Amino acid sequence: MFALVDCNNFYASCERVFNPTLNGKPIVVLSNNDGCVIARSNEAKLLGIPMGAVAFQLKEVIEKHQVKVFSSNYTLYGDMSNRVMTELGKFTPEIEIYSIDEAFLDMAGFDRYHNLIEYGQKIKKIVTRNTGIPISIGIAPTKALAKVANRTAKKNPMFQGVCVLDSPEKITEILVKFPIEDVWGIGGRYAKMLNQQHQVNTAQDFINLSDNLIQKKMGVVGLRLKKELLGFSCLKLESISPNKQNICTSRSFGEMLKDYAPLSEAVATFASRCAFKLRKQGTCAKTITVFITTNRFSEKEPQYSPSCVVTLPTASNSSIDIVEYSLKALQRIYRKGYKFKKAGVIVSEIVPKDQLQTNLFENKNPKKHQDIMKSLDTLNNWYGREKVRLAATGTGRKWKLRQEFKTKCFTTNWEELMEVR
DNA sequence: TCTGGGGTCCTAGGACCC
DNA sequence: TCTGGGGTCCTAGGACCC
Repeated sequence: MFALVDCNNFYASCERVFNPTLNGKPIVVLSNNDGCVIARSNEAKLLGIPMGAVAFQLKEVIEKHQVKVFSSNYTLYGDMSNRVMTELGKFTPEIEIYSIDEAFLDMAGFDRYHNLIEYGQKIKKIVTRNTGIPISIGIAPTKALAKVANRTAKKNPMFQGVCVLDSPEKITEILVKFPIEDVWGIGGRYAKMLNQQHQVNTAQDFINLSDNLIQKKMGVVGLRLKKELLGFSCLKLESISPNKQNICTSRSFGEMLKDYAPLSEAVATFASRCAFKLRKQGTCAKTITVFITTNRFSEKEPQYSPSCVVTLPTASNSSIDIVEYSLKALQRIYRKGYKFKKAGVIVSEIVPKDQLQTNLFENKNPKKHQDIMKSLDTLNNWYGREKVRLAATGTGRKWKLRQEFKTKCFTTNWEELMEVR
């Protein structure tokens, strides 16, 4: 058995923990740069504010219904996520942290010693008590069914936040009413194809299709999903998260950038963040892609969205190397006369740092910057993120995000602790 | 004025090898 | 009537997730 635990309206709930007067009120959390709505409280959902709605187009609804608006505060959400995951870890021998607000729990054999509904209720009560974050739980024999159970628990108040699917009868009862587009692994394209070409409207309709047809239209992924929905577990719990194969750091800018200097500072900053992420997972990268793009929404402005791939002589995770090569790439693609809205750096061809292939034609020691990077990370760990950084990343931060409605980092910064008077 | 930022896996087809 | 048969690697594109 697997449990899927999902935090309800996670970012919105995080904001509420530190401001309980928001309970019962509609609130939304915006994406970086305050662009789109990426989280909504139930009250905001009821007002018809869709996921991904563009913030500035919602002005009327927000004013009319006194919707509270927040900028994203990932430092806060990340820390709250850690707290929730730590609590969940106490209820299972193995946990897979699936996303910032979701985790799979290994519940194998639990039904022999526990009533699963009661056990779920217990998890729910204790996590919410200890973190302030409300959660929903779905328990079932496969991951895909646990997802189904979780959604059922969340949508239907009758379940009080915990849904257990532990018999074929219960599973069928739910699947015949479960919309196909809500199934994990069925996105917009597949839902449309299944609806229109095969009259599939529910999860049950889907598992009634032949293996052959599913394999032909959706490959082995689709076939695996069918087995999972039938109760045959194909997806294991993955408690150890593998290293990333690609790492990307990109942002939209608070204001458009025309000149090379601020753009290069942004790219250098993103490059050093990629290098930091590489060091954190103990890997090096051999390839760097730099991209810049104009605002694709402003039709009157000239558009230009180039990218450039560079290969390092030897894979590296040194900020000095990654920044140097990223800036070389930027020089190749930068053109005067455009207003750039966004830039990003992607590092790929990632290898473990102790398995470096050295370069026959380069005399450089690949471990040259190892000590200085270690010192850099130690200092920043102690004094705060990016307190010590490369000069190329600049001091102006002309490109910084728009974050008009950001709350404080209540749980991670001594300077920003909550004041109680 | 204003439109997010990350990731993964699978498949088909082309080029090449012996 | 009757095409050889077995591989690998790489890339682009398409689907999906949160």
